[in-house]
Amino acid sequence: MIKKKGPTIQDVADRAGLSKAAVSRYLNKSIRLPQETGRKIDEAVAALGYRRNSIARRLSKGGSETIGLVVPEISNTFFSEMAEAVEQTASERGYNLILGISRNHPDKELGFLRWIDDSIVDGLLFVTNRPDNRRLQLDIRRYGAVVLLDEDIPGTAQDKVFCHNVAGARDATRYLIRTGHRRIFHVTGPVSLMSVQERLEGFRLAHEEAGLPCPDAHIFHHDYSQRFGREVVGQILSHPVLPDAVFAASDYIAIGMLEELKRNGVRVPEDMSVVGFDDTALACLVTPKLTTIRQDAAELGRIGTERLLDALARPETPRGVTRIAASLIVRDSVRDTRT
Amino acid sequence: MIKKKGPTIQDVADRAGLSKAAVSRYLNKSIRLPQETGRKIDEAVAALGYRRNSIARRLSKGGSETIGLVVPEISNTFFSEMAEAVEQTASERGYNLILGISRNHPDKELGFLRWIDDSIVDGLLFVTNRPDNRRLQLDIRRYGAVVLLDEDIPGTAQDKVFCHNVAGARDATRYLIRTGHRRIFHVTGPVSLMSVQERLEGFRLAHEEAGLPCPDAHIFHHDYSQRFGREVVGQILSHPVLPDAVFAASDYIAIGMLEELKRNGVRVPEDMSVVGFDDTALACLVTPKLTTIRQDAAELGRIGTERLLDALARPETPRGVTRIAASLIVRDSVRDTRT
DNA sequence: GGGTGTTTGTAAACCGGTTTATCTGATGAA
DNA sequence: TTCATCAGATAAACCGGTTTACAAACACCC
Repeated sequence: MIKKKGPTIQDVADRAGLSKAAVSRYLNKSIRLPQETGRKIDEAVAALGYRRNSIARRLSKGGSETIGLVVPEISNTFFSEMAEAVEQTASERGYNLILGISRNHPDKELGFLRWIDDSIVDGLLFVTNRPDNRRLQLDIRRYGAVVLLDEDIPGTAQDKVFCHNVAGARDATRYLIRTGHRRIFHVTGPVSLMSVQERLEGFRLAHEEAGLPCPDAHIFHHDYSQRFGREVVGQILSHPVLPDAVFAASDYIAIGMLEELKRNGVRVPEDMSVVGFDDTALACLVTPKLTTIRQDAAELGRIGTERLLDALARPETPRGVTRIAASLIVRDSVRDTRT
Repeated sequence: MIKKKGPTIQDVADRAGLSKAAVSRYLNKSIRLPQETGRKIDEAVAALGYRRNSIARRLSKGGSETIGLVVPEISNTFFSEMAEAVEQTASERGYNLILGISRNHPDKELGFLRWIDDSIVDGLLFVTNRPDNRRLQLDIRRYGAVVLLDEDIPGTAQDKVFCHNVAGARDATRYLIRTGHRRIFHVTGPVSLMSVQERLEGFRLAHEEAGLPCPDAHIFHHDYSQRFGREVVGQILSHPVLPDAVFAASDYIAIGMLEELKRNGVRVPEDMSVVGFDDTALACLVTPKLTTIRQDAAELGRIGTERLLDALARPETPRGVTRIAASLIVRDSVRDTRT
């Protein structure tokens, strides 16, 4: 509990009989000193237990060797898997990770952006799944060191990493069609999100290919939540004709639906097939195990971190969009009606 | 992408026709200035868009207004629920949260502890579920501002927040006995962990009360993982006499067991009852829904954060252990054999 | 011996705030 | 008038590093 006042670089310099500058430059390897001198410094550092003060270092160097990850929530396994990968990648490259949880509050999001001005972080990995009212868009454009993950903010020119939403959704829908389903509903998030639009596009594409109709009445928009999954079941069950399959645009929606369908005596997949999206750890925990589109949150995090770190190292290089795979994982929630 | 060089306090002072000192003290409310002077400063701040540099501030004040949370992993929902609560509580009290993921590596843990020396954080919330080889113990004692959550590090005198492990485990076991089970196995983590010992104690206590034997052969130690839950099923099924119930010391273990039991054609709860511990969000996702002991990760995080912030504000006050409730949540994984 | 590098090392400025000790001028009391 | 007091404001030290510009010492070559 004693107020610690660690030794400063001056103490090391004194003990080694050198100047601050020599010690600093030696420690940062920005100078090559003769063996003997280096040894004296090493000895002094060890004897005093010197560790440089990173705040002072940041102040004079202007960097923090820290990046931030901003997510709407962390208890969502999709985001926590992403966070784990980001931490791993960042720490391998000598960076710390600071975590920001925005709860989708615009003010919090803006506050996190300020971390960059504050030298709290050098750059930010940013995930938002809230429709933007342009405030975020205007603000975020000022920052070079922001990488957008998973969801776009229209009108920005940052580095971005998304998955192949269209292809993933198309494959999911094709698979349902191929296994004999003809009346497929789509349950998804708010229209304004890029991922929602793209998955919907994939869903439509697969229908067109197969020459199947795809009426708007079969599409349910709200948000990517378990709760919505539960609520939508009531709406679906009150339809005059029941679907034989549902493509949910997120595992959380799918899981909520699974729960509620079970409560209503609708068997999955016997009475209704369900496909999710994301393949979080939850997907194979539920019964039946969820057939879903795998979007590797860890890879999203890993690639995003690399992009960000590269952008920090070479701010000149142009920004771009990277897409990662979205591939079908077949489990037990779809019935093959051909057999 | 332009190198930002925000206005400094000197710029504000110049514009307001005052000195740095006046501006700094006014902005920190450590002085009361006449209306007119204050207005001039406010005006200058607004006109220049001045925002103070938090790094410079940390260097001279010695504090960071940031706390850290160190967890073994974040994709474990127990820890992510905790993190969410910590972030919430900290941000309500004006603190930032930095997240450290230790992967149970001693070196990483030690590194995070150093964040305190580095002024990266003012204090740390620390969770480790790795048996300590005394290195951590020796190191952690030097820090006043470290609060231990969920799991103890023996030999330390920090503030600590745990749940009532003994009572929780005792209640779980009592419940199994009350519902007619007589041959109960206990699957748990490494013996060296406090939570393991305490839960085991509760397990034994309930047996003694009921006059039931509790042989060591019924207790399986390894770690708190889903994988171990899967693996232990093989060992259990090869026992000459099968248990009628298993008390798993973590939901992850229980969930792993549920999976593997199902694969082996053992029905839960008809053939075997299972009780978990923690009540993470996963518990009601699996089938059957898991009967478990609720240990509120969010409350753990909340209380821990408050303790830490209090300790930072008043380092003099004595440290202590706080216990939170551990209460039985009845769901579907236990069969009432009396009915 | 003198010119030219090359090592080896240093003094001092700087990063952008906070804080302490001090100064100035006005007001009031004696 | 003179001294004490006090509000209002400031200069300068400080936090602990990094970096620039330069000096001293030594080596090498002709």
